[in-house]
Amino acid sequence: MNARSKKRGDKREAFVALLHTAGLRPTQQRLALAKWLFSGCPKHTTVAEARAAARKSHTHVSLATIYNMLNDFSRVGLLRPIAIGGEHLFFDTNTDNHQHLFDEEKRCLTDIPAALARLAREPRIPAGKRLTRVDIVLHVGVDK
Amino acid sequence: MNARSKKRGDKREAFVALLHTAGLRPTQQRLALAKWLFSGCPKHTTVAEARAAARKSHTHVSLATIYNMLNDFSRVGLLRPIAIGGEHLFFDTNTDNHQHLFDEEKRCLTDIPAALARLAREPRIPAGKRLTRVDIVLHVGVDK
DNA sequence: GTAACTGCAAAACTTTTGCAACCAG
DNA sequence: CTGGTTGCAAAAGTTTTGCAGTTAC
Repeated sequence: MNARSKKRGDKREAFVALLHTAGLRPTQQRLALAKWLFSGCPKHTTVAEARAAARKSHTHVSLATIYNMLNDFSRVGLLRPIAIGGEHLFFDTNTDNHQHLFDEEKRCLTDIPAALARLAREPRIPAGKRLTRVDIVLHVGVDK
Repeated sequence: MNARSKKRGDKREAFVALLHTAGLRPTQQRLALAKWLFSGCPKHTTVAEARAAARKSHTHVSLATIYNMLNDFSRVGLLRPIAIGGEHLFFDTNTDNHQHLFDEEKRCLTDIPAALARLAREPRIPAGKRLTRVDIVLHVGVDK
């Protein structure tokens, strides 16, 4: 299991560090998921998609573990769960402050920088409460 | 269509008319649901809540019919489905343009008039698409 | 070693469907 | 009548759980 391959050793180390910092033990399955999630462009993934990705990789991952991992990653702040309409949950690899554009035709999400989708005014919050997040989703359909 | 002003039947007639206008046959179950949904203050309900309400009324309604009705009502525009985070679907009796405040502690929704939660600027939409809806959810938690 | 994690399958839920019986028009 | 609706139960789908075996440290 611990063949010291020099090829992608440093990259692997980065993911090990990422998981370690998040307080998650860097297991094979978690490493494979983290690698897929956090390499390349940011993703808005689903359970099904993560499972498909796991299958394409060599690492065997059971469905229960997909759920465990996505939930664990979300809990420690590596992912951000987003529900759109009645659709299933997406998991966003971008946990920064930003908003979303949802294409109703393709049923896919795109990021919108927070600066481009701001509220016109500071919202009034009930006494004893504090604003924990502002979720903005722009739904777009085919132009007719 | 023929909303006759009679003291008693007035209210029932209104719901019959409501359903009829929406293109839904005003059955007992649908009338009972419509009455509960659209009497009194606007609601953000769930399948479970609608079922509980049905049980408290005299009208027998099966679970499948709850689903059918909520989906049918949504399809014809009497309700508006809203998904918050990973939570289950809410059905909003207010289909006007407005936004929401979600209390993460009580897990309940409150309406925010559209005028009080507007975007600071007109969003840029990809070519060939048009903006179909803007969903804004302010999440609030306990102040600490 | 041992505590955390995974795989597997079963359980717990949620939502949809098929069809006989029912009811509004 | 007659076709849309409902109730029931079963199916389909999703997410969680329990536990033996495995793995990271």
